[in-house]
Order: sequence, then structure tokens, then C-alpha cells
Amino acid sequence: MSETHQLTDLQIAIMRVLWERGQATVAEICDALRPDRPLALTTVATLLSRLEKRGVVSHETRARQYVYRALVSESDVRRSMVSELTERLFDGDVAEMMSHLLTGREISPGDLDRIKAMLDEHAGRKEKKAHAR
Amino acid sequence: MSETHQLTDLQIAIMRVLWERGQATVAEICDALRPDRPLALTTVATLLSRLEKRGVVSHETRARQYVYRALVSESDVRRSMVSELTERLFDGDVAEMMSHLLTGREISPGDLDRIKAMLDEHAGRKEKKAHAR
DNA sequence: GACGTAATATTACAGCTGTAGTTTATTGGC
DNA sequence: GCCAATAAACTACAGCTGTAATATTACGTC
Repeated sequence: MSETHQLTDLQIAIMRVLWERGQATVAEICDALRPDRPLALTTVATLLSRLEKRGVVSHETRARQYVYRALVSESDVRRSMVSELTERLFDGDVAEMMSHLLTGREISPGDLDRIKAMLDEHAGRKEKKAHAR
Repeated sequence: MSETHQLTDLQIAIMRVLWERGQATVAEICDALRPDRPLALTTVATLLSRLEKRGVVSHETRARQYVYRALVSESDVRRSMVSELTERLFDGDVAEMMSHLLTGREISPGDLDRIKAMLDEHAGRKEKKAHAR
């Protein structure tokens, strides 16, 4: 697995619908997108064909309508895209990226706690693995 | 301040030269890039003009050569791009982004410590600020 | 002052994305 | 079996990026 999946904003918006619903027709996706971005049905259809050509989604025909579903998970995409950006901006240094996230922005104390908890959990997993060996 | 600066891989590579050196001629940039990406002088020149049109770099003429320098800092670009990606992928939830960074990947114990230290420092700053009020 | 040289400016083009109109095919109803 | 409706396929186009060839300009030298 798996060539890196770099998706644009609009592509992600479409994928998000598929991720949420599991599957959807062109019309359904179009409707789901409408509040934010009113697009013509054909526009959405074009986008989906292109995504299909890239192996990101697939469709099956049901009641003479295409029903699309995602072939890559949200995690996959997150992983590829974050990874790619970390590479580009921080030479792949994850800690550097995290530092940036911490310093550049106001993070609420609640978030800080959440992060700390995750960190501890992560450290815990690491240790357990080491002991198991 | 400042429209978000989304730069591509190559554009960042060029900017990196400018960030490192402060300023550089087309030829210098071309040379700096060559090991990784051998590009024609005109290619680099084209890229630079386009970046200039976007307000990302500027030039002055010196000894009838253009000397370019960056108009946006590496921090600016990092901030815009990370911010944009966090928005796209995690609905702007920074903690979620950090969680992803922690869980998805093997982080060395050293990095883990570095991150923890940063976190503490961050918390410390927050607290001090709160007390100062 | 003509010429070669070196630098920039102009032009070109293909591939991707967002956007959608137009054409074609399928099918359910009468 | 024909027709209207609907869905998908095809075509189109502009803007951005990577890539570079060609054209123009300006300068220093003889």
C-alpha cells in the first residue's frame, strides 16, 4: 500500500460525504455539498469520474444510477497528506511540526490536557511493547 | 494580515534557498536546486516571476542581474499551510491533528521527550500569563 | 559603433482542477 | 412500440503549474 493520496479541498469535501455515508449517488453528494458549495450535478459527476480514474473511489450501478463509495479511508488520506506536508515544510521532522502546532496558535487548556493524555498513552504503549520483547 | 500562502513543493524549494541565503540571483537558485532537481535557468526564472506576481518574493536589479529575496517568512508559510491543512482534514481541530501525528507514526523516544518538554513549556507560559492578569 | 555575450522577457505547451453545457443512452409509462 | 425524462458520457474552457525554447535587450570590449 499505497501511492500518496493528495486531495484538494473540493475533493475532500466529496470524500467526506462518502466517508460519512458509506456510499452515495451523485445527486446525494451534490445535495450534501449544496449548502456550502452549490455545484451543478455534472460538475460533481465529473469530479467523481476523475477520482475514480485515480482509484480513490469506485461505483456500482444500482437502479440505473451510479452509487459511489470510497476506496481510501479518511485515515489514509490524513496520513498521506500530513506526512507530505511534514516532509515539505519540516523536512519530515514530526516533532518540529508538533512544536509549530503548539507555539503558533492559541490552544485551549482543554486541548492541552487532551494532548498530554494522548502523549502519556502513547508513551505507555511504547513501553509495554518494549517490555513484551 | 495576509492572504494565505499555499506553495507547492518546487515553490518551497525555491523559497528555501531565499530563506537560507537572504537573497539570491536566478543562477544561484538554479545551482542550489540542481543536485535535487536539475532545471533550466529559464524555468527557475519563470517560477520566480510568477512568485513575484503573487507577492511572495521581490527583486532588485544589481549588476544587471535580478537579485531576489523573500517577502514572506518561512514561519508565515508554515503557519498558513499547516493551518489550511488542519482546517481541511481536521475541521480546524489542532488537538485532533496532534493526535494524528502521535498515533499514526513511530516517533522516537527522543522526539517524545522533546514534545513533552515543549508541552510543559507551553503550559508554563500559559500559566504565567494567567497569573500576570 | 558593431558584436558577442549574458541576462531577462515572451511564448508555448501539456497536465490537473473547477466548472458546466451539450449529447447520448436507457427506461418506465402509456 | 414510442416518448418523455433522467442519468451518464462527452466536450469545453480558463486558470495554475512545471517545463523550457526562442526572442529581445543591454553592456562591455575592440
